[in-house]
Amino acid sequence: MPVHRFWLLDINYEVRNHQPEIWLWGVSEDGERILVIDRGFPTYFYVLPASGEDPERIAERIELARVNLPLITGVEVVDRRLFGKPVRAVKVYCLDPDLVSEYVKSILKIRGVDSCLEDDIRYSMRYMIDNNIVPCGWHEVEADEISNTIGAQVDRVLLAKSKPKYLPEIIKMPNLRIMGFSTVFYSRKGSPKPEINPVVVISVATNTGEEKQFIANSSESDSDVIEAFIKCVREFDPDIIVGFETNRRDMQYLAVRARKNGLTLRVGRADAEPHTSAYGHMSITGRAHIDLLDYADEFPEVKIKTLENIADYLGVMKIGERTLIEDFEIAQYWEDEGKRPILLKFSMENARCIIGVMERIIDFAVQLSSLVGLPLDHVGTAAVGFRVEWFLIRHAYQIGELIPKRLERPYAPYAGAIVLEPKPGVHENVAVLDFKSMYPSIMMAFNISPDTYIPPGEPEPPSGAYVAPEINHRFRKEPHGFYSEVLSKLIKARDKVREDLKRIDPKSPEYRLLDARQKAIKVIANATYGYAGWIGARWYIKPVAEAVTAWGRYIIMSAIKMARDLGLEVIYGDTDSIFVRNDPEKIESLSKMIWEKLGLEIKPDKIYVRALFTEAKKRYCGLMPDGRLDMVGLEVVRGDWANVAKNIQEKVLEIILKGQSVKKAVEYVRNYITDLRERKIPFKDLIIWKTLTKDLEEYEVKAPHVEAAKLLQKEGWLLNIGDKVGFVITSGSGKLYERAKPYIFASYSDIDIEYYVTNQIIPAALRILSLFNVKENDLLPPKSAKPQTLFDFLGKK
DNA sequence: GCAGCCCTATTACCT
DNA sequence: ACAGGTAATAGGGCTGCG
Repeated sequence: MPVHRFWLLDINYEVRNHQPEIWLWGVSEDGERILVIDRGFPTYFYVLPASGEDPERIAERIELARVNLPLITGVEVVDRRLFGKPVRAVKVYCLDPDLVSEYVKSILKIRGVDSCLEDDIRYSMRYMIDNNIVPCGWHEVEADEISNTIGAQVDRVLLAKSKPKYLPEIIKMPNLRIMGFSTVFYSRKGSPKPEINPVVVISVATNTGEEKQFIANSSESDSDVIEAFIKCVREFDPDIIVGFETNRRDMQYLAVRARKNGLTLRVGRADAEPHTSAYGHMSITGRAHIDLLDYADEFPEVKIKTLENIADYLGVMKIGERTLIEDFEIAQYWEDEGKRPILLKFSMENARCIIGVMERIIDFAVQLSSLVGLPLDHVGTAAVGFRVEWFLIRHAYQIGELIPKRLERPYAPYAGAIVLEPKPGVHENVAVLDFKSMYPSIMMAFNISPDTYIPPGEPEPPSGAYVAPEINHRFRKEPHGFYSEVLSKLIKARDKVREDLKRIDPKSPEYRLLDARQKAIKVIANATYGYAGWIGARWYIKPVAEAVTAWGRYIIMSAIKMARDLGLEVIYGDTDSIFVRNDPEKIESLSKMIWEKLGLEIKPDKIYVRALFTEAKKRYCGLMPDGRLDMVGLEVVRGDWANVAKNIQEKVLEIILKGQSVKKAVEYVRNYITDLRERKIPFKDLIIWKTLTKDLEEYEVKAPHVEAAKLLQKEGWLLNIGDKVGFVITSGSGKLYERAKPYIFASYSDIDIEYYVTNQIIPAALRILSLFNVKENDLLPPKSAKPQTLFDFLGKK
């Protein structure tokens, strides 16, 4: 029997005449694209007997019910665990995975049945979990080639004769063909609507350096563009198809446009259009469709998540070297034959950026996919909680733990971490001591887990219990809990990868992959506490989250006391960090003492040459040895302040912390205000960006960004939850929300400059300078220097 | 009618 | 649609004031 080795790119299943087949889309070692079909996998779910009911009797009743449920193929009683407690369950095998929910409904009516479990696990996920098949991993399968009757776009179709076997030791990636694309939709005014507005440009770039552009002949017909694009995809036959905002926008848009033109957007390897899949992802059978926007959250420094900003941040293409056209300008560039080439250039650059950003993300995406077990095209779209959960589910299967149902629960807040009151002012030589992965360490050290929790009234086991401070939740010391096991597995894996990294050439592809792997592991380990406190978690038990933070508070308070007892001055602290005057010897003793008494690691994370603390918590700035400023929480790092405020604050911090001159800082602010009043500051620096967090009608109060959004909507712009609204404050009378205008509708002469002076620049500067007794009046340039225009005057009245 | 106060809604940050 | 703790602004209601 021939053995085939392949890397798993995508998975789906098909059901014909109630017979399911798993389709595994892969790339073989020698670069062939293959489809492995596996017909031999049963679907199943569990039935839990009501308390006091005999599972054998339940199994018999289900057997009897098979007359009416002909697709049930078998019933067996099995031993499993649920939240660590042994349970005997009835495992019911069923032929057609698409009929499971129907069958569950019938079985729930059988006497003595309490509930069903794992009927909510998709067949393709079930297949991977039970057979330890790993997306983006190499596998070996015994299989025979069969004829490609389904017309799949692959080199070979194989019928599996064995279950594929995962080969964890192979970490290299096959050479994948990646295609990036970027679209231009044309609408004369407002957001383009797929029902009426055509796609006029599609630009394509590939990781092999090919570039293509399809341009509509007229604004009326886009069938040629779409047809050419489909042909292009089929010819290049990408493994990964990637774009920006494609889940929400392009895929559906193109599918609708295709239909309008009597076409089908047949871009998959099987005969189908893109279709909506889990987590709002648009799936393309046989390929991995990746929307780079899904990875934007990995870069919190990028406040406005546009392709150009992300490409700029990652060094793919600097903003300054780019052709940039904003959405509201597209129509005029398309309409004007003279300007159209600029639009085409812009679109092509977008496609290049997409490929460039993809190349910087792919390693992480691949590692995350193989770590948590979600297919490459799904893992980016899945929220953090679901990524953690799929990792847990794989582990649960291995230890015979049943997967609990996702329940609707009311929000139940609990106490979190401690934040110290900072000592305001400038401090020299400050060390920041951090606990190493505090919450995961706590969960492991005190065995905190849903399955080790001892509810009040239950006796303590002979092996003893850990009791959380303040709240007194108890957790049995033995055996190891679910979370504890998962976390130590993760941490051991990460330590091993980091050990391997030391022996590898940092420039090799292998190094990049392993580095991405250790990052993926870190992300999942660090998110586990948050998952445990999430009411949507399958493995949620409130005391678990509550106990973790309680121990966290106890530990940091103990550490602070020890530091003080050692004579270390504690300047500030937040959750798992303490800021002390840098005294390496004492810090060393403290670190030792904490390890001995608390069993946790703490070490200096960074040293500030000088640091400035405001009166407020979570807002400070440190000067690092290399001269850079570490600005935390202040306006300068916030996305919802105008650049004028952020620029000023950064400059003030620099002058204060490096130059140590309050006078120079004050002078700088005054000059800046003068420049602004003379309109020497770019218009763009006056835009304030705020996110819409709900539908416009849902807002209870009038707010500037909401009113600006309504103006945009009135002009035909579609706004979604999560969109950022860029607005400016214009002069006139009334509330701010009456004077906020979308920046695309305003010009410099509309601007209320004094708003920016009083409500942006002055507060941002005073946040720092008030520590040195500087007052608002000190920052305002002398009245004579202010050229009052008639307009300003009228605006004030 | 409005200044001053306080509370709430809203957003974005920190760890 | 991973957690709680926190700062900050703008809006809005209320009080008191010739």
